[in-house]
Amino acid sequence: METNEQGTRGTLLVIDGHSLAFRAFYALPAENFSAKDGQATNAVYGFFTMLSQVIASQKPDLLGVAFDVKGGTFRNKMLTQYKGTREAAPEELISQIPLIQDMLEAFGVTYVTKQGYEGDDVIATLATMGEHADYRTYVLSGDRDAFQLIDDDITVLYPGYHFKELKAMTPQAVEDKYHVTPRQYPDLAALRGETADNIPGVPGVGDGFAAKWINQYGGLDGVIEHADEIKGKKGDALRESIEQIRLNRKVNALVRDLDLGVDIADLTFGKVDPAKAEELFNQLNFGARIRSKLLKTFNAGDPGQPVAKKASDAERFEFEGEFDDGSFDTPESVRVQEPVVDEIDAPASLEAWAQQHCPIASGKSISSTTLDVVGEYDAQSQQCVEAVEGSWSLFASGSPKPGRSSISGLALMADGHAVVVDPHDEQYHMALQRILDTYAATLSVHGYKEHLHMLGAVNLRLPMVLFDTNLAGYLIDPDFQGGSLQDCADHFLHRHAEEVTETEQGTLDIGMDDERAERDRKVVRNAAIVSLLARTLARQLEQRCQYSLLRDIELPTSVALFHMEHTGASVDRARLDELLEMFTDESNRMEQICYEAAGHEVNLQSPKQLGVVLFEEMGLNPTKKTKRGSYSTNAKALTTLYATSEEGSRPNEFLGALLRHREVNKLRQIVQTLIDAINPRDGRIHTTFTQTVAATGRLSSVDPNLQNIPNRNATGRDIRSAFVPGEGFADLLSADYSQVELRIMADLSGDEALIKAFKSGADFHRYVASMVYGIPVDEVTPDQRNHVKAMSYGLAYGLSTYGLSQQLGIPSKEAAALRSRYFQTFGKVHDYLESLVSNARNTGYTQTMFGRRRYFPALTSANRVARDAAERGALNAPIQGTAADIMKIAMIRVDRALRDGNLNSRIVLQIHDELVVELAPGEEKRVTELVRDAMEHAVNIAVPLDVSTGVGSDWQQAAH
DNA sequence: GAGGTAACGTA
DNA sequence: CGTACGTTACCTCC
Repeated sequence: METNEQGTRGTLLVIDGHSLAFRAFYALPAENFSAKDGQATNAVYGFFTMLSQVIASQKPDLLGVAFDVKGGTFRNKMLTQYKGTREAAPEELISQIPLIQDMLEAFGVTYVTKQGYEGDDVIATLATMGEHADYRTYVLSGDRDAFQLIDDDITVLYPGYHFKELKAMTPQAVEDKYHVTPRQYPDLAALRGETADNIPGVPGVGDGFAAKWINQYGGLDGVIEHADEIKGKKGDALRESIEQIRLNRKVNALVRDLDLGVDIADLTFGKVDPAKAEELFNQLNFGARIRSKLLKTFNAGDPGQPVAKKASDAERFEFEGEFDDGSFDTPESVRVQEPVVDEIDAPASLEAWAQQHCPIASGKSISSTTLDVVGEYDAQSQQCVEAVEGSWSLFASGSPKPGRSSISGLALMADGHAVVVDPHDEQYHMALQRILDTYAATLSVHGYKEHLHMLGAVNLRLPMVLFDTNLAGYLIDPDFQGGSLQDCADHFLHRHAEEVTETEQGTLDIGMDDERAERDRKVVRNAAIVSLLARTLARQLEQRCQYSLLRDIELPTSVALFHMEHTGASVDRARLDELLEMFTDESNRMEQICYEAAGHEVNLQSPKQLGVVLFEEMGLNPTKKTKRGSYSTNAKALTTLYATSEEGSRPNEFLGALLRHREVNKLRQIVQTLIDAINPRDGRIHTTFTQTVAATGRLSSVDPNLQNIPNRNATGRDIRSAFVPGEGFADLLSADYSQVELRIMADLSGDEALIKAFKSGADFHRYVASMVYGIPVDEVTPDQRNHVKAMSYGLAYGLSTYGLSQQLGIPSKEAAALRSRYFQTFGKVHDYLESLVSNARNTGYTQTMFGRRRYFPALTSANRVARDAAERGALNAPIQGTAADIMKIAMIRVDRALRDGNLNSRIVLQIHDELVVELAPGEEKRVTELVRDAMEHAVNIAVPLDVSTGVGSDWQQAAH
């Protein structure tokens, strides 16, 4: 068997050259892509962008590209109208094919044609060659004729509406979609016909009937044989089409044994001819960006050419002394342990396997501790390396999307042994559940929350685990983006993991043993990688005394988030529809006013086109400078223009309507995404809270983002009225922290004046203003309160006096005076903020109250802009991060208290400092108190945490 | 088709 | 020349 250096089977990628070139040509406007001589280059450009992407993601060992060749094929002789309606490819495309082929040659990629045959036959032959040489073969083609090639070793990558979404067509995927085997697919195609190729099928017969007949009679021959038995119009039509069908079937059979004059060994690639590539790049007018992208991709295909270490990585190691840049050494020789894969043939043997291999938590287990009191960061409780060393791992593949999660594969690995369990085979569920209940406390996974969703799809519960490599990686380097196991293994182990290719998995088919074996091998391998990664990351966590962050904050937060995501937020569909109509109407009206004022139509959503109207046609003076070429047309710039334009003038009308259009169109868009996000199964919106994205420790919300629902002005706030309690629930409770970040600053700085301000119980900003200006509280003017409030909030962002003056519309001098007075009053706050930056400069990182770190290598950068930005980040991270830690603790407490108290109310949303709870009937009083208590006492600091709550029949009503 | 940018919503 | 996010729509690429 052919293997690569990782001990896995080699892969061959076969490309349908014409299909890719066609797609590229029609996707990209030809007028935007041309060489100096006028030669169109859009297809060349698109072809290589897409090919580059597929190579980067598939990482094939071998590559072959097939093309059609001029002149008829044997098919035309059989079927004269073959491809008759297909419009001849335009000259603009035809002329680019040789350029594509030249480029492939320059990149050292083999392309193949065969006179008298089609590209499809070449593809079929190449794929068959790959199969015989025992390569895992992928065929990239948008032509469904290729489906007949699919078997355990050959997969067709079929582009979807977006090219990027390649669907891996396996035997199972074909059966799920067409209800016939890949081998039978040409039979189905013959009956159905193929309009694109001008091949008529049986009139009135589509995929459904064709599949039904094929399954009934075993194949096309059987269908023809029993044609007399088929009743009705479709039977008549079938009988009349027999000759056509026979012909169709002959024509759509691909030739798999052509003599192509190439050997499998010729399909290696990656030896780029730099001179030839350079010449072609110049000829085609290709710019620097596409050049380097392509050179990188195609050079990477050469195993002899090591990928250069990134410059940024090199820079990170320049620092010396105490400065810790967050990087760490990993032995170059780390290897994934290849486990012994044990065969399981019954639930009892699965349980026996677990008893033999899975570790039982020791008496002094450090997992699943409850978080009763977290006030002090307990550096002593760090003992995770040993536990993780002895842990086992589990890896599930599937989709963790809340509300529509699924699971496709499952592997367990313990003690050097692995088993694969079909998660859809219900006879194993009881045994699996017992194993999870018994051994979760010693388990490592990658993505606990995601596993809760995937296992939950088949009603399996996963109790609190020992370790999560995704969360651990995030704690070690929160700036690292990329949550997949692959990314983490690359980043933390400097090696490549393997992903299980996602396909829509239905029930597993017996008789597809090899296909299943391939997928099984991947889940097993991933479980092994989790195991290795856990050991590496546990050492890092312990070194940094961060294990309690994982155990007491992040892992329990995952549980609370899982509950929230699973529950979803209930919305009033009718209300959303009503809002959508309102916003759409007004948006359209404003648009018309704009067109009239401008004298012509203009795309109001194009800053570029707006710039032309405003600054050229109307001759307005651009107020805001430009970042990159064009003049700014953002709301601030437009408002300034509006204010200075003559009332009633055309520009004035245009600007007024444009501003309103911006506002209302944005709201329309927000409402539309909410409507689109409603889950048809339960009518609720299930967001995903990402726990490992925000570098400060905050959560974020995606698909859709429910953390940016408008709240600042009345029009937008109305959208909140569409968030309502669901069926069987009475009201919504909203509970939010007041000025958490300032309170944290007061506590951490120990500033007596600020602490006193908070303890006073008076209007905080008014009180602070009175202290800053040295006047009685009741003499503070609204302006003074406002200025001081802006100053207070700006503190944690590293706001400059310039920024403050801009925000308040006051001279810089006044802003500077305010700042100086402020810091005179709250001297320790000033010192504290300074210390945050200087500590970070010394140690390389900042730390929250609970030990969450963030690294700032740019603090020592020679680039002033980068350095200043890092300083502001270092100022903000521990404050924003501590607030995030506190909210996480509060959420854990609320979620647990609700469950422990047998209450039906549940958290549905978190918006950084606010929780939204769906109140069950009769629970309002108890739950309000419970939530308030959990939030107020999440942590014990020198300043009381203040929580304000409100209850109402929708989110807007619950505001307080 | 893919990637970057401008704009704008939240805390 | 204020931190942290996510989404949409437009534009460029040659």
